Amino acid sequence: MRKKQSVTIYDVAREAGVSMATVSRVVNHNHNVRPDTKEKVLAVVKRLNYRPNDVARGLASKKTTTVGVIIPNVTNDYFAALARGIDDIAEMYEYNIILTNSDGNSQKEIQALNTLFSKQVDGLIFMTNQLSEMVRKELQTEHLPVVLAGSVDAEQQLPSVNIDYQKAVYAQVNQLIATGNERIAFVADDLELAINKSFRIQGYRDALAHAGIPFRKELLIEARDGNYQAGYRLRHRLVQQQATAAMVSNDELAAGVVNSLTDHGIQVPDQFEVVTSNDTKLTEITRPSLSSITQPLYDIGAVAMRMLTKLMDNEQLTTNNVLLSFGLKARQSTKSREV
Amino acid sequence: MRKKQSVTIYDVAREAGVSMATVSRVVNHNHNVRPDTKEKVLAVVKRLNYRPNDVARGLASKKTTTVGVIIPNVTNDYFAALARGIDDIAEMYEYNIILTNSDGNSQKEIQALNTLFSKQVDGLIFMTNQLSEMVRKELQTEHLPVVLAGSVDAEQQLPSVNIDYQKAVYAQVNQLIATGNERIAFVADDLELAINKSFRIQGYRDALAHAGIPFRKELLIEARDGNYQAGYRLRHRLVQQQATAAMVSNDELAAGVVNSLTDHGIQVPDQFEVVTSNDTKLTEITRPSLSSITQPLYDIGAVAMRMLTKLMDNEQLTTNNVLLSFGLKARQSTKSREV
DNA sequence: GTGAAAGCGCTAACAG
DNA sequence: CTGTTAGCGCTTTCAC
Repeated sequence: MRKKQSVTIYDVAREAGVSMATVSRVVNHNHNVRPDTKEKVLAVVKRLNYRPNDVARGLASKKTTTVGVIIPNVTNDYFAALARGIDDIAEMYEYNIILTNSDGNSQKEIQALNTLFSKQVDGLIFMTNQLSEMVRKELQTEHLPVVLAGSVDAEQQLPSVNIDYQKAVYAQVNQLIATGNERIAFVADDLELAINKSFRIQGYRDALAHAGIPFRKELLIEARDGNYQAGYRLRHRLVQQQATAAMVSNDELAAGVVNSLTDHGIQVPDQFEVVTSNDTKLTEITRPSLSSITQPLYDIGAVAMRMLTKLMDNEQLTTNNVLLSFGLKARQSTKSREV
Repeated sequence: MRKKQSVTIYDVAREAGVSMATVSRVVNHNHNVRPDTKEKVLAVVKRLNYRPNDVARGLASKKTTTVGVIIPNVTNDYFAALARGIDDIAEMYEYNIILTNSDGNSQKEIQALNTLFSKQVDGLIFMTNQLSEMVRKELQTEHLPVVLAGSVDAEQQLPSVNIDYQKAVYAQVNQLIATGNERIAFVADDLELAINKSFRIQGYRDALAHAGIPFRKELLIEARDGNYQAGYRLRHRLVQQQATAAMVSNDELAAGVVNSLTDHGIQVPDQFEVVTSNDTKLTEITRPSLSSITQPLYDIGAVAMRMLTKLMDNEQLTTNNVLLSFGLKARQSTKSREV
């Protein structure tokens, strides 16, 4: 066993001629220490290059100052943007983040939760496409602060930060209707996900209903996967359904749709309009660029983490389910450039 | 202080009628336990829903089974891809990852290192654009296993996983020369970074020299920043230098260059060829898509993590500085579609 | 304002 | 194969 820790609080105490308790106090910025004692200790701390051992601290205090972050995939721009917000705020409050990729697979999520519990994290930020019952149960039995970021909880039980997906899609689809589209496809990787089924599709239907356009099930298109390639493969089905526009639930998918259409001679937006949902950097990069619902990605993560710090301090949350505001940004993939 | 841990190893021992040591043994899969004793303990573990406290374990064993990962920015597709490889292998070896964003800022890197040291991580994966002397010193004084991923150490002292950037650029620039380009710009966010200065630019110069094309300093173009917008702003300088092609050191930058050129009527690749370096998903998404050096991003992270597990187990590394193989992928941003 | 002492929950010799 | 016994390095009452 390699000896990692050379200088301990005990060494500092001895060298400074005080007790461990006193060293602990100055290291923890406790007020009840006489200024000169404090300086004396600090001098020794510096001379010995003492660095407190957080593991021992954690065991004694039952706080690890680390929070678990479960993310479907860091490689996904949407979630990565949230993760950045989370980490920045965590750092601000002196927490560290243990990041775990789950692929949105509830088995892996549960697995991750358990190791995180073992690690005694002080709290949890949970990102997922779908909160499974098993996960919810796991979360409830362990009495640990949790907040969902960019992830809906149909039951609204857990604290969360999102935008109003239903209203956002409603507004966006309205735009599509305004430019004359009647056969508007709704495209998602998985239609059964709560965020789609209970929110986005509702918004989509609301917009159609509002315009008196009949809802057609055939226009709900499922890609099975959320990446660029999956989107690229959707052209046939879109054409087959004679859709003239698509509301896509994720940017990579939308990029695939646009490129596939364009590559095969279908002009976007003239012959086909497409709008997307996540406002990641991809939206600016594609050509035509993607008109999109805009959402404060970084802030969703940041606010979630801020809420978590409050929960960890046993403070009361003013709002349990925060909805940050969204917008609509018209880019080149739609006809109506003005919003 | 909320009491987090209800059932401890002591409770299990008492209930099972054995000693703590025995419980510890079965929980740690130690062989020296009689099968029936083991089952008896396991039954109690299950009944009481006992879960070992990793913090206590860490204090007693001096191993936390967590490694620190320093990343410039999770939001960067290149590093995010490595991070995914790192996390997967870490999970495979039962380690967790503490992820910290540094923005490639050495102040933040040092800050991060210190908190990671305090947390008693068992090892470190370091990703950075430039290994500063301060950081190197910090890394050396703390005698902790470290491996660099997708990050060069000019001194070749620290274990690392990369591709041969110099050869890759050499090969890629050769392609550009083969299609008749003589004024080839080299574009990077920061020309002084070791990876650019000591490797990529060398490869660039090698290729020029090999073809008897004089090197011109004016064709070394610095974007100051590595994002899409920065790339977009480069068009003027490229045109001003009468460049007919550009070897770009990062994909977002390259996407910006291509879009800016295209948006302003300069045809890519007919009037201007561009190649990029990182092989992120962006390369397929832009139109024209980006010809690029290909590199096994996920594997760079995965191999780095695998090396780290060996170091943490005090095993010897067969190679200290691993170079994974690269390739060249011709897409739409270059004339020569075949390689 | 400071010290003494008792753990936090677990691992790791060392016996037996 | 199993139990005993020290700690690991720090925080936290509780006295003084």
